[in-house]
Amino acid sequence: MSRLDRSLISGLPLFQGIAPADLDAVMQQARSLRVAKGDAIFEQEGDAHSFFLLLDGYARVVKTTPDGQQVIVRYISAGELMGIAQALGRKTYPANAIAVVDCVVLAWPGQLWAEFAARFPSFGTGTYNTVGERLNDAQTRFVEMSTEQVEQRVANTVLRLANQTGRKTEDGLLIDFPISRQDIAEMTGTTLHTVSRLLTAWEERGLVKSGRQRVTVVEPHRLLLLAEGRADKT
Amino acid sequence: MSRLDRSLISGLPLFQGIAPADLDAVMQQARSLRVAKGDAIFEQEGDAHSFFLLLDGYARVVKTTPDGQQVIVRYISAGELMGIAQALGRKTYPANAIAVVDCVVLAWPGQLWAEFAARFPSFGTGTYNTVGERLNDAQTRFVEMSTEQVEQRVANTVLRLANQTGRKTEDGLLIDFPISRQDIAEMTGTTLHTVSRLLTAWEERGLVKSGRQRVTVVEPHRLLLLAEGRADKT
DNA sequence: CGAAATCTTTGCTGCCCGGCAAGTTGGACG
DNA sequence: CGTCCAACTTGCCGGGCAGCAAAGATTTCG
Repeated sequence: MSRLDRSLISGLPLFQGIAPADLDAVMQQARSLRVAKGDAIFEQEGDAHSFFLLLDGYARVVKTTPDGQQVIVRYISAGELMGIAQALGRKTYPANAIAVVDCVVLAWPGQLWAEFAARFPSFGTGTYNTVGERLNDAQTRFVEMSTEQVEQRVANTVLRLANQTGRKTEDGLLIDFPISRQDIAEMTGTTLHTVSRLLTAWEERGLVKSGRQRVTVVEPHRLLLLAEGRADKT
Repeated sequence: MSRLDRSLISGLPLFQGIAPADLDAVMQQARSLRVAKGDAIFEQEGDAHSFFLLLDGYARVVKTTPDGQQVIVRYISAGELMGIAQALGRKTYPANAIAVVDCVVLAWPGQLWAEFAARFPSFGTGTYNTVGERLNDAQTRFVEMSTEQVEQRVANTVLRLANQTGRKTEDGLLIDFPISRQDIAEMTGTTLHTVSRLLTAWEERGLVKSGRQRVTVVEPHRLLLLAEGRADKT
């Protein structure tokens, strides 16, 4: 356990302005977990015993409906908190969290959340800012679902992923983790067939390049025009 | 201003366990507003100078898209906080809030929120529980939009409204404020035409009674079956 | 009390996109 | 290096629901 050094978290905005000694105390109470690609970090309806910080990798937050359909609520990148049910007075996790690649995660017992928030005000406000962004994000996507056609929604989603996690390559912005047509479909409320058709159409027009579990945005600007519904039929 | 008595808020869960003297102090810093039906309480993108408590009436939270389409994010009932941008570190309101009937609202300057939360822990946690519910709600509706057909979504929405604000009448549960077909359409991502067709179909089957800006749920149980997608073609 | 404004109903047309089916490709793994 | 499987592509069909149009019902207001 002594391997958990404060340098793992000292660079994160969430922990800015906290004294090194306090950071050490925080780290001493953390467990570190390796989660293999495809495994769950926490589970929907499960007792919210802990909250988590994703140190490395990417995770996917998924809701499953009673009849077994899956909806991807969001992707989590390294440095973000997840499973913060306690901060919102919840007793259970609202969704599943799945490692998209091999991940490293820190976990703290749930009751520590209130203690951290009280001792380190910036930690509390930082968390709530994150919650605010997620609420905003959820509502934005609800508005999109209500008002936009499938092509615009998929374009918006691909652009968001590329901007959040994109890695510069010679072709353009590559989404940094494996993502299938099915995954994109589950984020946008459509089917993998339709996503596949859209991506090939876009590829023919030079907007993106894509392959097996891989999407690269080549022309963000023109894709954005599409996302905004101003169809240029080039 | 001395008319603002603490009894206006002393019954609310949010203010439980706060000493009467403190409640008086809280009330002294509040402004009370009457808002006429149809008028705005705060506006999307507007500077978030205040946060609000709806004392009486109902309000509708609406997002407007760049091209002018409207989406109803939620309805607020008496006793609920609204416009709590400060609690989430936002500088502007994320949506419009419109009085659905004549309303009475208390307003406090935004910077007081942090002060209240610090002085009255139950106020802080109460707010965040509300935020948690709203986040959960937003995600639930996103999942519904992704996975359900229009009829199920409308059924779910009508049931939610009836359960949250329903008033018992001899016919059944009456939604307590004026709500048009257009409003329901803007909550469910469909058109007023489709909502109208659904309501007439349901009325023929005895599930609801409805009229101009009025909806009564007659048979919640059978409507729930519909909402869950188990079509009984009675 | 009459007329305008708003809300609602209903028919018709058409098309977006989901569902199905079948074939192809690319990686993983022994 | 060959086999297997998951991921992807593509054509076809049809239904759910939006869009348009027009008439009917209810409320409001001069």
